[in-house]
Formats: sequence, structure tokens, C-alpha cells
Amino acid sequence: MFAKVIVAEDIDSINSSIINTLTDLNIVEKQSAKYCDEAFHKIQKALNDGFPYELLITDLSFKDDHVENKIKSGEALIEAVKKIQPDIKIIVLSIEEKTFRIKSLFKKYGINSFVLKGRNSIPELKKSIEMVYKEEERYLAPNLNYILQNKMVDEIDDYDIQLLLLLSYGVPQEKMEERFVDLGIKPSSKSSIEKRINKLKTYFKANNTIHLVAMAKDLGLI
Amino acid sequence: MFAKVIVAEDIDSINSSIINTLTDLNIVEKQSAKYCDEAFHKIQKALNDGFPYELLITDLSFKDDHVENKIKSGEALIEAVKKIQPDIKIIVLSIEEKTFRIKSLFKKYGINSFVLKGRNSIPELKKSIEMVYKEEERYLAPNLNYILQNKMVDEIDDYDIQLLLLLSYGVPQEKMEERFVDLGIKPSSKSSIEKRINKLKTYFKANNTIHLVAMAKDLGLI
DNA sequence: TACATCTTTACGGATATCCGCAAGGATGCT
DNA sequence: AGCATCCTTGCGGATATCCGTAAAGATGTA
Repeated sequence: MFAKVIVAEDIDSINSSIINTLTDLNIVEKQSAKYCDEAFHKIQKALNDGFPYELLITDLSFKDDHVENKIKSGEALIEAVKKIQPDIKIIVLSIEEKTFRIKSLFKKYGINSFVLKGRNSIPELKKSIEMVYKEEERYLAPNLNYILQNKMVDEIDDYDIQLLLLLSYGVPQEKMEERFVDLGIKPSSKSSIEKRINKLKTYFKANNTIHLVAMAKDLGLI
Repeated sequence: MFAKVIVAEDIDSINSSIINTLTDLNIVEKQSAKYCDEAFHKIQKALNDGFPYELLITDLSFKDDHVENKIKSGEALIEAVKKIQPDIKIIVLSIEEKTFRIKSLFKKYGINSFVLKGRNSIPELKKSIEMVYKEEERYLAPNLNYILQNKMVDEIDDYDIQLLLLLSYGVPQEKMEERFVDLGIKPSSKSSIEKRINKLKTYFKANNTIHLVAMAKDLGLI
């Protein structure tokens, strides 16, 4: 079993029940962090000391409070950790149900498992830890397999996301061209932008641009 | 202290830590439910048996799964429970941070307390239970007081919400009039609807209607 | 009823978006 | 280079939305 594990989770009750789970699995070297920066520094220190963590279990969203944090989300934490320790195993434990966001974690960062917080998350987490340890690869509970089937991640690119974001911020199509030029994104012409919005509306079967942006928010694209 | 308490919370780890908290408070008669319907039926049965629950601690969002449920959200549960037992005390425990949604729980249903799931939610819940028991009124942690200051709840009405919802569903202003007539909502004229959208854009300082709807989603209005 | 005030509706010009077509550019292949 | 294909851009008419003005209707008061 894993010898050294770290947990990043801000909600106190969940944090302690994860730690209990690790105890059940006879994992002795365990640390918990309620802030991303705290988790990152512990991982960095362990790495420098020559006894790195083998597994990171992390939530995705962390509440803001009076404590200053550079890393503000689980995704940012994963990105930072992977940079200094690419071989660390990662299990994400979250309430996030947006297929797009979950699948992109596998694609972008190569996380090893995703566990949905729910009525049965403790046993599922236990299973995930065991599977990730054994297989040293990717494990997803059978009932979440649909997540990896979803094609949206492959079909919607950063250009689309950027465009949808700017729309949601109230940038009119009229001004979109100059914003794209400023950002160094091409194609930037009014016509191309119109065309792309149109493609997205067709893809998502949206009646109009308002509908499109509302759907994008619901899907977690933006 | 409360003699009989019921907990409605679907996430297993949080559910069990709430029960532990109740044990700490020497509350003997406690029940937990992972589904809204389950909670509702237990409350109804206890009421019929002449030993009603005195306090309901509930989450707001419950995951869908294979189990069929009539009541699908904490808000719906609160509404249903208040109908059969108006004097029950209610504490909402949620990760929900949208001021609008939280304040409207106080206004619409007269909940007694709201606890934000976070790094310190267990002690905060404990405090809330004690305060609600003692004061028999409304209690909110000092750091959440800003929630009740927010004026949006008083300034945005059901008409606005309905309008924003339909916009987010892709109904064009052109067709909005007939939709409003169908729904029996007045005023329904194209002109009045244009005017109201304009008022909302001014109120929220939105650049255009897309921006407005995106903000409404972020604020939890829709 | 008469009057003032506020809300709702109607209308029309200005502006923005939608949508198809065609020209201009880039890329890749032979 | 020559050619085909795909992507990008420009343009213009149709449609939708924006926004101010004014008429019509509703409400409250004396």
C-alpha cells in the first residue's frame, strides 16, 4: 500500500473522514491540508527531504477566507504539483459533476482517479486508492465511465472557451475582434468570430447566443 | 437541548460527522437520511406518532441517483416540511455561497440558521444548534451577517427571475410576449419586457443581455 | 367625477447581430 | 510552379434588439 499520502480538502468533516479512511488502509504516513498552498509546501518539502508523497488526494474547490493563498483551486494545485513531482499519483475527490471538467482533468493532468462525493464516497475512495496503488494507472468507478466517453473535451478547444468567456463577460461581438487581437488570438476577424459562435450554437443546439452562454455555464465550460 | 433531531444530507462523510456532533451535544433521539423523501417520511411519521422532531438539519443539494425521489432538493424539503409542521426548527448546512439564495431561505421559509460548509463547519454547526435552541429564533454566525444585509432579495422579484430564466433558455425577446401570456404573467407586452430587461441591465451594470444572464447565473438567481 | 400619478403598451429610428456569398490567403500535394 | 482544399476575411441585406417618446390604461385621492 502507499507509504505516504497527503490530503487537500477544506471542509473539516470530509477531511477528517478521509484521514480515517487512510487509517483503515493502514497508511501511517499521512498529512492533511485545508489550504492548497499548505498542501503544495508540504509536498515540496517532502520532495526536498527525499521522502516524497506517493499519493495526493484533493478536492477541486477551496473556499476563500482571510488566509492568503497563491494556489486557489484544486486544479491549480494539481498543475503546480505535477510540475515539481510528475510521478505523484493523484485522486480527485469532488462534488463536481460536470463531465467536461472531470474529463479534462484526466486529459490535461493525467490524474489517476476521480471519486464523486456522494452517498457512497468513502468506500469508493477506498476502492480507488487500492486500484491506483495496484494498477498504477487510471481507475474510474464503473458508474462514472460515461465521463470518459464524452467527446466534448476533444471537440471544444481553448479558442471556443475564450470566446464563450468573453461573451459571458459582456463583450459585444462588435468589440470582440479587437479583444482577440489584444490577446494575440487568431482568427480574430468579426466574420470568423461570428462564424465560430454559429458553429457553437449548432453544436449545442442553442437558440441564440444567450442560450449558448447559459448552456456553457451549466456544462462547466466557463 | 433538543430532544429529537433529524439530519438530511447525502454525502456520507458529512452525514456521519453531523451525527457525531449531535452525540457530542448529548442528543439521543437522532435520525439521519440521505434522501429528501426519506427525511420527509420520517418527519411525517414522527408527527403522526405524537413525537415530532424538533429540529431538521438539512443540506440544499442532493445528488440524483437510481432511487426515485419526489422531493429533489433541500429547498423543496423545507417547503414540504414547513407545510406539515410549521413550528419545526430548521438549520441549513450547505456549501452554497450565493447570498441571494441564502437570504431568500430566511425570507421565504423562515429558517432558523444557516451554516456554511467549510474549514470550521463542525464547531459552527454546534454553536448554531445551541443558539437556535436557546433563542428559539434566527441565528447566523457573525461572519455571515453580510448575507442578511444584501438587498437583492427585496429588489428582484419573481417576475425578474422568470424573465431571466426564459432568456437563459433561449427564448428570444420577440417570442417572450406570448410565453408570458401563456404563463399568465403580466405585464406581457414586448415593450414592457424590453423595459424590464433594461432595468435589470442597469441594476446589475451589465453590458448586454448575455452579460446579464451570465451574472444572474453566477449570483444564483437562476 | 375630476385630476394627478404611475404603469403598460405602441411605435419608430438607431444599432447590433445573423447569415449567406464571394474574394483573398495559407497550406499541402504532385 | 500549379492546383485543390481549407481557413479567414469582407461585405450586404434580413432580422432582432435597443432606446426614447408618446399615447392609452390603471390606480389613488379629494
